[in-house]
Amino acid sequence: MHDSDRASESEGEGMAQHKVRVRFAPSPTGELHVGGARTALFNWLFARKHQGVFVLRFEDTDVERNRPELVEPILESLKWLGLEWDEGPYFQSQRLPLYQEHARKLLEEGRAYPCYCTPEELEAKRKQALAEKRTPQYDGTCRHLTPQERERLEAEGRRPALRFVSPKEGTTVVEDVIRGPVEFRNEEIDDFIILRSDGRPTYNFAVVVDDLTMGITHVIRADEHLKNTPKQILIYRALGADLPVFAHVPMVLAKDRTKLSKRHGATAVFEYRERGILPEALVNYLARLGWSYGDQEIFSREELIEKFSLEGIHPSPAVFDEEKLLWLNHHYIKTGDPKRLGGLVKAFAVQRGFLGDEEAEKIAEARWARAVELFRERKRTLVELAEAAVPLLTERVEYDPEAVAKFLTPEKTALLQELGGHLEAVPDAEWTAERLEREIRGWLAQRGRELKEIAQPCRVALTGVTRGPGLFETLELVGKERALKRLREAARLAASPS
RNA sequence: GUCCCCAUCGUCUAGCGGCCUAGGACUCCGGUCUUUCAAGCCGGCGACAGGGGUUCGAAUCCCCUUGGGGACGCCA
Repeated sequence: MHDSDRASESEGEGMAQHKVRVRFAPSPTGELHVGGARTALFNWLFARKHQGVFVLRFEDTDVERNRPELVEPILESLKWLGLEWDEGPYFQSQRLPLYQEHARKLLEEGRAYPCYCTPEELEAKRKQALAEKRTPQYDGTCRHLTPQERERLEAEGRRPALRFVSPKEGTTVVEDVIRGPVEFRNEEIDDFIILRSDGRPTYNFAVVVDDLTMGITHVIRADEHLKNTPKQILIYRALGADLPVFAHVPMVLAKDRTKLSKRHGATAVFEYRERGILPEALVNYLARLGWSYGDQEIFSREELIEKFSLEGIHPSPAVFDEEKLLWLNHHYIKTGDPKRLGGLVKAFAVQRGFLGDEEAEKIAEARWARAVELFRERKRTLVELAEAAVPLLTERVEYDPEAVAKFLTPEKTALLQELGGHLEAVPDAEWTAERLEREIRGWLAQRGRELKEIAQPCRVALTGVTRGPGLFETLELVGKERALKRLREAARLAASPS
């Protein structure tokens, strides 16, 4: 009598079975957070791997909590991550007749019945049960009403909700690809509501009707739905339908090992975008969170598609680690195309107010790209990159007082002055790191001095700080005119401590 | 309270009975390189939750305990 239907046949590869169809079904009640993004990613990867279809569906039957204005941001988050959907987005709110039709069928077949209990009555019973440390379950008050009793209740003006008739004996087994068989006793499943009194479906019912009518073959979703699955299986059976394959992916937890929420700081995909995280880094990180392929850490999108499998997903929950995300982000910053990154850095510089829009546009694309090349090994986010690049690309330098005090001594600034005078002779066109290195090393040799004597003073004069890229590269990027000016003015800077 | 899931370094993980005195990655700490800071390279610290079985042999299989998480709505 148990369920072994066909769920365990799972991912039969090679077999010319039905085309894989998966879905991501967020509810527009908040921004797309990293946990949801990972679920979407797994679905997307699975679809791409099997040349299947990735469906997007919004579960928006909860009119009170729904925020239609959040739909667009969720779509944008998915696009930013590169998770393009093939079908949809569908909206449950626009499919009400479909659910009602299926509900009517269940009602006619005696698999569902009207319930006249009010939400208030039910809430009171639930509270009482909890207070008495009993399991809150529907007590079946309306299960066996006579037609006369129903009439009387209708006459009172009560609008019934529809409850599913769930079996009181036996068990229902969820064959989960990630966890294996999970058994539930049917007595733990009460007669749950499938249609609210206003005709809107509840989650468990809408999901089944949708997954069924949309031809979903693999339900890949968050772990928190595992407990709902037996209910859904009962509905599938009542509707005479085959089961999809179920895969419940473990949750993403915060550092304190509880469910990720706003109080844990950044959780939304957008927040990471704003911090200067690259989408490929977040995708790589999320994929590797709870999924693995041997010892490999770095995956291109193509590799992920090639190597992804549901069997590779770990059953245990995983803690989101920002440090590792940053490490991956750094990796992609170090290896990405400087031109593309330069464009992004420019956008961040403007967005964060490091410089004005027009000012940013005046700076050549090649210089933004060059700035990326100089700083990419020392900055982990695009925002940090933008912040660091500005002093070399614009007039905006902030001098660190400590650095000035330490390195711009009268003796050093005199040297810098002299050096500036010497570099005057270098033609604009030859103002390159290579030429400058030759020039400066030669100049130092003549004076019997070493590079380390002027490197830091020079760096501080040029950029305001003690840390940064190589001196010659820095000089080059700052440009002749601006560099000489800063060398000249170093003395004055030191004199006026402000 | 009931039910469900989970359990290898701080974190992500490899491991699917012998290859394990447990491997990799992030973090941290040394060293190296060096014009600074990084990056790179080299090295180090660091785990099979506990107890019973099964087996010639258990991180791997079973049971119990403990711990953690989640779910118990006319929310999704």
